[in-house]
Amino acid sequence: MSEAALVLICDDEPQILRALRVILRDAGYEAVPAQSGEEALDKAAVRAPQAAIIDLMLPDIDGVEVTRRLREWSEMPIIVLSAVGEEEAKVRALAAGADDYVVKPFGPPELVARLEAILRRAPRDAEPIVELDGLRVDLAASTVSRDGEEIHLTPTEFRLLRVLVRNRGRLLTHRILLREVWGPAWTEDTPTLRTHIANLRRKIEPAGGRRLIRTDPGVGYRISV
Amino acid sequence: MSEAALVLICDDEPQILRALRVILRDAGYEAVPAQSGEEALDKAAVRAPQAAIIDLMLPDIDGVEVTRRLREWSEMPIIVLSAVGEEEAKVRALAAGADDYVVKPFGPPELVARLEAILRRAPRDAEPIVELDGLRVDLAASTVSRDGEEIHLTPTEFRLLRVLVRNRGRLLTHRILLREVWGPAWTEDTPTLRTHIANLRRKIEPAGGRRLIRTDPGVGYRISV
DNA sequence: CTCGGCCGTGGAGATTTCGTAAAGAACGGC
DNA sequence: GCCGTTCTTTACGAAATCTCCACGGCCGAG
Repeated sequence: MSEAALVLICDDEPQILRALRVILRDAGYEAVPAQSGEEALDKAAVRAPQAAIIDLMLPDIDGVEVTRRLREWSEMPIIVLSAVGEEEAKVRALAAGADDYVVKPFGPPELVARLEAILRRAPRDAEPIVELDGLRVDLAASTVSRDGEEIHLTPTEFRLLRVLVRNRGRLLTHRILLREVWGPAWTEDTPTLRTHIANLRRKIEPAGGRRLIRTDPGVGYRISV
Repeated sequence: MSEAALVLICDDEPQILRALRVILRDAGYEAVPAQSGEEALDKAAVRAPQAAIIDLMLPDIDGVEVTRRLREWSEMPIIVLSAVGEEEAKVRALAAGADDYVVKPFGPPELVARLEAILRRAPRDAEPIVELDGLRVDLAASTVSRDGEEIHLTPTEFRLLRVLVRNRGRLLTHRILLREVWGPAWTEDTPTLRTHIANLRRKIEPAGGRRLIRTDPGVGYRISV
């Protein structure tokens, strides 16, 4: 699962979106495009990109607001795009939690350089490789294996496992898991959570019927230490 | 990973209490209301809020005294509310251990800003692991164990144990236990409380017939220190 | 001594919640 | 435009949990 890093891009002009996509692909990243603020927030929650590039001028909710709402639950690096003359909005975006800004028009090298700068700066705290009952989880590399055999997880399954492993031993409520994996707007949908837990178990639990992920009925789940 | 932080609010005017509640809810906090100093001290003990907002002018014991009594056992951040002209009381409250004060009338943003400032300053008191007569209770992880053996509790049993442990040594009435575990609408059903206390005892008390949870007949229960 | 109140205990029934499978929908790749 | 992967939704049997009830013991009042 060591794929290209995902970068959310958000602009209402399809032309710019396409340009950004090409720039990023050439630099080795995969773009997640969004044409509106709402769409950007949705995709940020669902795809969990490693960074976001957001235009300040958007049709529905502006870039400052998108930044603010992202910061409510995510630490991901954010670059805002501003046109000349949007000085004030730029300042507000930085205050709302943006990490950097780029003034349009910009050259591809400049954008890529700034993106890589903030990705480097992002703590990316050295996350250790965790071993739980024969299961190896490498949070930095996003890989999971048992007995040397790599196990393929879908993006959602991996995000779920990551939250559980980072808090191993601790009981996590349905609400917390839903918020951490699907984003803050999604804290009710327990059936979906149940399904993904079931799929995850089928893939990662040892053969002997032992449970690695334990259920606390009516409350949530936890992973054994 | 953070559920809504609890904030104790204490004022004798229901109107202000309601206003505070709305302000806090909009800012993402859950309010624990109290209309008197005594009630504030009770609820602070039982609910373990992360911060407190206390009016200086109260019907029974004044805000300064409430601050002092809270500080006897808790480090929680405290903001006092003072009317203009209560300069002297304000100073005494700060001396008694309050962290900040806000003069009425105040704007919601100001209050929220000060609250978040002191919450940042006092980063989340990690709830300690409590050990009682060989029983380990980890309130943060929601786990209970004895002799290294993990003990499985149902959600209700754990909520009950949590209230007892947070108030260890203190007598808790049936009414208080029912309110804290089952909610404010459920303060009559002592038979159910008895059943759950019995189930809890069976699971957590040591083998030698020693009682960890003590009964005060006609009044309530307490857990031994 | 008897009675009434309160408590501890065990168990039965009902309700809620869970696990799993399978079908339908969204998305991207080719 | 078709296909494979992934995610969501739905349905149903199984399991866990909660509530309620009945019985017996203890203790103090009368």
